[in-house]
Amino acid sequence: MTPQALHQSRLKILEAATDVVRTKGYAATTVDDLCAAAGVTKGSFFHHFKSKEEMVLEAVAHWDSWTDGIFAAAPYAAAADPRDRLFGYLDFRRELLDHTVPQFTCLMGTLVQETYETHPAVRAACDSGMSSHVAMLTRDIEAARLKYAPDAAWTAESVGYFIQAVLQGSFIFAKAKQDAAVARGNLAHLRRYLESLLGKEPVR
Amino acid sequence: MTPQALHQSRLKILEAATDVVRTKGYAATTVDDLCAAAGVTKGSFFHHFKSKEEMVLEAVAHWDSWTDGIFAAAPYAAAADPRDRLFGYLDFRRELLDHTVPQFTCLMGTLVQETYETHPAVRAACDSGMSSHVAMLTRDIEAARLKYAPDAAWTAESVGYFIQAVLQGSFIFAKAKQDAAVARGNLAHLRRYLESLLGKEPVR
DNA sequence: ACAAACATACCAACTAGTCGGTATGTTGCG
DNA sequence: CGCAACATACCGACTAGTTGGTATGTTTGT
Repeated sequence: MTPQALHQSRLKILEAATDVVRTKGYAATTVDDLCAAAGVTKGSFFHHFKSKEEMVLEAVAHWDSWTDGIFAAAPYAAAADPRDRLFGYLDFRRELLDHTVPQFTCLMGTLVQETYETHPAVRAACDSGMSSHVAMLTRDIEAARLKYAPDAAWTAESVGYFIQAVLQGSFIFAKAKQDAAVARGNLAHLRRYLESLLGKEPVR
Repeated sequence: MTPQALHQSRLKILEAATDVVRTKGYAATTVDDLCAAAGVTKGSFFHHFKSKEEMVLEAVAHWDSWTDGIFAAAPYAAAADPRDRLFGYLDFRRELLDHTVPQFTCLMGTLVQETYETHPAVRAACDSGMSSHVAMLTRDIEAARLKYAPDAAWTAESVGYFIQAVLQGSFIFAKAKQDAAVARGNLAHLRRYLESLLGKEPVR
């Protein structure tokens, strides 16, 4: 919250949380787990955060700005054509699948599954984080739609959600199979579909 | 395991588990929660199951055969044409979205997200359950492919996984938004894609 | 000095699993 | 039939360990 950078310990806890929660889930992650992973003591943890839940809310916010930065800084984001940016996004997500499962899966997708009924604030934070990622995608999709398929029957936003659903579902299979092969296949299908929606040549 | 029906208490516990785990997740579900929901005592619980984990493994098996039965008995399954069966499946899944979120979401998708690194046996059970559901779909897709798109570049199995990923991802958004609208939109996109893969007329 | 940051010991609540015991059949046998 | 022997299902108090969170300091930078 302070204008300058986040405090070191605070930051280490938030980063530890993104790792540990993505591997064990929220309920199974103990505060002691987080302290051990972050290399801080429990006193420090509760000095910086009122509770485990408040911490995870901040972890979601931190995750949001972290991933925003990653996608904004990725090479594809500089492409001039919105359709190129969209397919560049898919390629970029495919490359991410070369990392380990806990590294490429989504903190919010994991969190919301087990908290949506029991932790309303966490659910809301995940909803808004995922929706704003979709909104970022939607801007490119809408620009591409106007350029390549202006008469399309679908909305850009619904395509943005579809893309994210394919990714989230792919993460579930990657976890179940401990392997990203299915996810890669899903991205190939998704690309083929988006190519069918946004014809190769601009409409004039 | 006995040839005759499962014991009453046993069955009530397994059914309670599918409800409670889909609502709260595995780690946050206590044995006492399950006993209360099933209307049995803790003594009875541990009489029938060695541990919470062994119980959830049986709950997954029970879920598998229960859902198998639902899809096998659904009207669409009787259609003569495999492509009709496939699209009937999508319609059927869309209808399921009229129920509440905990009712239409998938036990295995929920479970595997939080147990894939910590409970290998649960992960394996979810993998095999989800894969066998995909295999069921794959049979119809392959038959439809041979009939309507014999020269297709894609495999039936990869399409089966794609369908399931869209569904699983849609469940995540339904949880995040407490609303199935996004899931419906995703099913519409999925249908459009499958229609593009399996042209309307048989190839001869 | 003073406050923020950190450390340690601790606690009350909770959790999975245990254990001694009861109730209700079921089976075998004279 | 009558009765013992055994099996299954069930009960709920109890335990050993864990959990989120607190209380009470100590260190560190300014």
